[in-house]
Amino acid sequence: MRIATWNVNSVRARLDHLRDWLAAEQPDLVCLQETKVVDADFPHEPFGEAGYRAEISGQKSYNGVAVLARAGLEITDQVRDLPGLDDPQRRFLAVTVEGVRVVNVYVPNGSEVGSDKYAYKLDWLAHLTGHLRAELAAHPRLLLTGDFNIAPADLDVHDPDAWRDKVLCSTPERAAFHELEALGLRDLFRALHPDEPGFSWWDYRMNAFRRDRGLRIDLLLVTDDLAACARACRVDRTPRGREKPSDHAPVVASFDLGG
DNA sequence: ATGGTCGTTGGACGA
Repeated sequence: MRIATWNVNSVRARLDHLRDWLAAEQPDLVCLQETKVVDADFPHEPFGEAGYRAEISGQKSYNGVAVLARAGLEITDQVRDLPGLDDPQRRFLAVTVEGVRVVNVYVPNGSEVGSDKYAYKLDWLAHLTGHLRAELAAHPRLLLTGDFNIAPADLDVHDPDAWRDKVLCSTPERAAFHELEALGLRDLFRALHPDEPGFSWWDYRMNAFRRDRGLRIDLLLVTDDLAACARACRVDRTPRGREKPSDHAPVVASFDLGG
């Protein structure tokens, strides 16, 4: 089973990229973030033609998450809001597939350290951690994936000194990430590639992609049970190099789920 | 240099 995460920065603006990438990679499941569309306007038809069905939790203009599942895969137990948090922002979508609980998140960006949005980000992460503590008791195979808007360590940052204590890299954000790891979740790309930066996001400005001035903020965290099934995890930079790309690259993990 | 470039909008705002 191959599962991907991709912040597409508008699912409608990225339809051609998504179609081409699905045809080339044929993943089983794709967790999307920043779909930026209300559910009534989600483009189900092109994904159906591509052989995928979409579970969605969207809103107008901002945020929005979706899970694309290869036709024939049974999806159950959909949850479209982060339980326990009264939040109009669409940032959470959980499904179960092939015995794996998949939790797709678009963690708040946080804007600036010390801002209201930053406080919201830390609060949102605290609620996510609390929810997952209960989920993990019920699901030995759990995958938490999405755009975390946190670069966990300096290796995940092109210029750690320039980013020191800035949003995406600040100590409280990294501490919130370590709280997720403390639940028993492992950062799969980092576990398989201890020395590779693995950037997944590059700012649109200043030719950041061409200069490889990126951050690794799009992550897959897995339980030990699922980590034992993991065979590979890679960042696919191909779509980021195309015309009119998302500012994020997809990250793909392969699992041998066995029985 | 406190900038830049996108997407959604139809002027800013968010990232």
